Amino acid sequence: MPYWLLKSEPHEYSLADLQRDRTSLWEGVRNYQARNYLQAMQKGDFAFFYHSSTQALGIAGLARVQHTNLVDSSQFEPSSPYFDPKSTKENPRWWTVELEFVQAFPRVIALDTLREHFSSEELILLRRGNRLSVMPVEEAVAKRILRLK
DNA sequence: GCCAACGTTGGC
DNA sequence: GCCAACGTTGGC
Repeated sequence: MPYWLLKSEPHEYSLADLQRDRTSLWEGVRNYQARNYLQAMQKGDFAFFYHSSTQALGIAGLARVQHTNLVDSSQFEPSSPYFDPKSTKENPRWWTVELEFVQAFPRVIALDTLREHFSSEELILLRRGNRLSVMPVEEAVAKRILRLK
């Protein structure tokens, strides 16, 4: 079962927001590599929910992929910050998945803690200059992350 | 707010 | 298809 890591700025959308909403569409990914990973997601996959651009940097909890390969409708919406004028309904560029809340960890697994336990080879998140908002996590690494919670 | 890293754009 | 300019990301 593949695992993923998703980055979100909690002041935009936090794990607590997902807990409140129960499910959410993961809209607004506008990077082709991240999009390709989104398209590779399968129903039932787990996703670590990482909080970026905040004081408590780290993995806040777990979500699960509930629906896959959905068209990201925000690309067609001129008033949306995610509007893409080059995208058409006949040939959409951007896709999304629906996530389901699974759990909030008792404590956020801090970025520093992740650095202590994993190499940048093991965790794409830790790679220098990494800006991907969607990335795969090897199952063995995922199991070790879960033990840190 | 700084700035390194890196993706995208567009002129040529 | 090259590459300079520019914009964005995200930790610090």
